[in-house]
Amino acid sequence: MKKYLNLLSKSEIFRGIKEDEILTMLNCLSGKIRKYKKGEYIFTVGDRVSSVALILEGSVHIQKEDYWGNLSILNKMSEGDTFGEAYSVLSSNKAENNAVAVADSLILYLDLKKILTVCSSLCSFHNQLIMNTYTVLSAKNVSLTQKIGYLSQRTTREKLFSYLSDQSIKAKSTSFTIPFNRQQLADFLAVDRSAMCSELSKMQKDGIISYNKNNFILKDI
Amino acid sequence: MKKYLNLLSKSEIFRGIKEDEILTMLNCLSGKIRKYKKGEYIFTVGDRVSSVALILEGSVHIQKEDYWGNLSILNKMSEGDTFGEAYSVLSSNKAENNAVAVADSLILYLDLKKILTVCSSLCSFHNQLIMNTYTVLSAKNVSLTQKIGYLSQRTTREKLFSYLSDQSIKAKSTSFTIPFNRQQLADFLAVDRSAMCSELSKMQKDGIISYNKNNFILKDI
DNA sequence: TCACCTTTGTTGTTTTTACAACATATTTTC
DNA sequence: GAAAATATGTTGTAAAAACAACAAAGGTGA
Repeated sequence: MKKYLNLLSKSEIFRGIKEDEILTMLNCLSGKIRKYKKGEYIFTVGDRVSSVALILEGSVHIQKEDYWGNLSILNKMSEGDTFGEAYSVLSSNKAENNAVAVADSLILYLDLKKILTVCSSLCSFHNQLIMNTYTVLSAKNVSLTQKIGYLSQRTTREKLFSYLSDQSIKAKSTSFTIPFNRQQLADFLAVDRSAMCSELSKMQKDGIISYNKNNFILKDI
Repeated sequence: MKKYLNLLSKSEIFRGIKEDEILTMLNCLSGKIRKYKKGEYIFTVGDRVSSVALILEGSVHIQKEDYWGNLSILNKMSEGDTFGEAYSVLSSNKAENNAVAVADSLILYLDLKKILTVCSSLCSFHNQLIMNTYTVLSAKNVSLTQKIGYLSQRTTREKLFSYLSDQSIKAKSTSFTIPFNRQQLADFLAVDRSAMCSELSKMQKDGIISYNKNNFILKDI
């Protein structure tokens, strides 16, 4: 476990808490670890989820597969990120989508109710932990809302442009790298990959953007 | 304030907390009240938001207006609901969308940091309040994710069908009432109103659904 | 390096949507 | 209860997307 203390101390959920404090807390929060192979499902729709999952190694996609097999990636998580926090406090704590390991992964499970309930021993950093946990969920909320912003655009070009604009703002530069390949980006924006590719070409021809692999540059208009 | 105690005790955020306890807490949480006229903006993009807003009277839409004037309704809130919780703990606590009163409204503001930080006097119900606040945000998270599910559908028919299916499941009946008029539903699903109307007609002709005003019935297929 | 596999890009066809313009209801207000 | 305002439904047309099928580029491993 000590191997991951550095990672944990850099994670959002343990931000501002010292490594030795984290170690104490882990017992208190009944932390358990499990391994997953690449491609393995961590939970699927309908599973009961009662803890927060924190990624120690690997990476995970939260995704939904519909009736007709269309896949949409709802979120892409990597080391230090948490997922599943939303379900564990709701009365019906059933997962509404799938979490799948996209690389061999190691997951730390923490009991969310214990996080949110101040313990009798009142660890000095418990307030910080509560605040952090809430902040993580808030940030997720904001990013879901952002995604809704992209999906609410009517045309593929508008979807692409609103997404790329945001990435550019995030990177504080007109030049930036996106964390998706073409198929993943198409799934994220809920459009057809080939149509998206050809739209990207057109946007480049029109001088709005230029790109090479996952590197994009927004042009002045 | 006492006038609203009944409403507050029924709200998600004060669930399980007795009316006299709530009254004590309100002082502790520095609750402030403000009135808004129908159509008035409660906050707009970029505004600094540092408290949770709870609707005592009226109703509020969280919405985004894009560059070209397209409106998308992100959420529709009514009495007892809260909004703005996500921004207030984030380091850049700037609103990323607009909150507008769609009826004359009365809003109670609560200091979120005070909610999440256990006070020195340690009110007995503070743990419950923390849990509730987290639950509210979680529920919002789940519903944003659901909306992403609808928006990720490719055709208007699929969007409508996935939304109506969920409403039906929620109502535990094939017959149910939706909380949107046509324009609002179109904005919510990010499609053109008239195109949506005609798609609804087609779906009715095809015997998939039937409807009258905001009442819908899903047909067996 | 060569065969194989994965990713990305291109093109044409069919389906669906946005948009506009208008008709018909329904609700509100005076 | 009539007029005005708002909401809903309909239709045709132009634009855009999905889909399919394939070409080209890039990576990977034997």
